[in-house]
Amino acid sequence: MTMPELPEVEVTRLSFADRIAGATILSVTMGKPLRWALGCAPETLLGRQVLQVRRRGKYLLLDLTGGLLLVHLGMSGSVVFTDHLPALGKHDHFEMQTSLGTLRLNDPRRFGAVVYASSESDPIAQKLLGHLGVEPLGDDFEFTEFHLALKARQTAIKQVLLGGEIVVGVGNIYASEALFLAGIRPTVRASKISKPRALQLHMAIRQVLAEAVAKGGSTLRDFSNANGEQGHFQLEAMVYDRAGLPCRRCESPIRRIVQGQRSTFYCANCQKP
DNA sequence: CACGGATCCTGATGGC
DNA sequence: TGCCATCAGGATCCGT
Repeated sequence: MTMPELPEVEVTRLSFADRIAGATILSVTMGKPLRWALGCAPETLLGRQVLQVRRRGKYLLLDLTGGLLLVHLGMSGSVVFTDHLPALGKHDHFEMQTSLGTLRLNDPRRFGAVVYASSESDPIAQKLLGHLGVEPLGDDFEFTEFHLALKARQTAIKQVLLGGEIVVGVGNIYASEALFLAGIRPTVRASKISKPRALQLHMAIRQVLAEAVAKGGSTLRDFSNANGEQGHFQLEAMVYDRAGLPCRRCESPIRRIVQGQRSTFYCANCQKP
């Protein structure tokens, strides 16, 4: 299964944004219900143009004439945009034929969603996007502000990163990876992190995400972009999914713990409490 | 009100 | 075509 985090979503966006820009929507087909309803009659979309594709956190935003589509890949979703597609499969739950190709969302677990909003100020868009933290790869991700925000949180730093209210896009894989790079134990209370260590973390988050984007996204098993090309971050994970294996830096066994019902991986020697 | 837990879904995996 | 329990997880919702 794929676990799309920010890099996977960005890689997906880059793989079709230029090709779909300017396309006119010709038909819309829905499969089984996704996490949220589309929020409009499919016919509402016909005849509209796809102006551009942006990304906010883990959402793809397809700007249309007179509205936008928010596309989320959940944890098992993938998007393809191409001319020649086989008949709809059992896990294809959204398809949009356009004048420039067909966009299709395949999502076995249906945690993903395609939601229509009339604008970004539309209540549904506000509900999904309004609370999101800053973009980690943008200029808004400033260290001073980051450190200040950490100071206010009493939860374990891993949980705070996953929460997405301070900085978006850091999911379960990259949270473990970034904390390893920063040498910080995932269980440390965010408020207890010193300024120098917060700076390490700030840099680590940017580094690990930028590197994953550059390399085409991570692949646990089957992530591929909208052209069907696979990523290869998995070959380079320092701690994620390496429980019991020797740390790549010091050879101590990597530990696995559960935080918020999710696996966390860390090196007890390299990452200090 | 900040925090922690439950919840949605289905395929892969492993034990027997 | 063996069966069954467990696990994976993004993000919202809800209870404390």
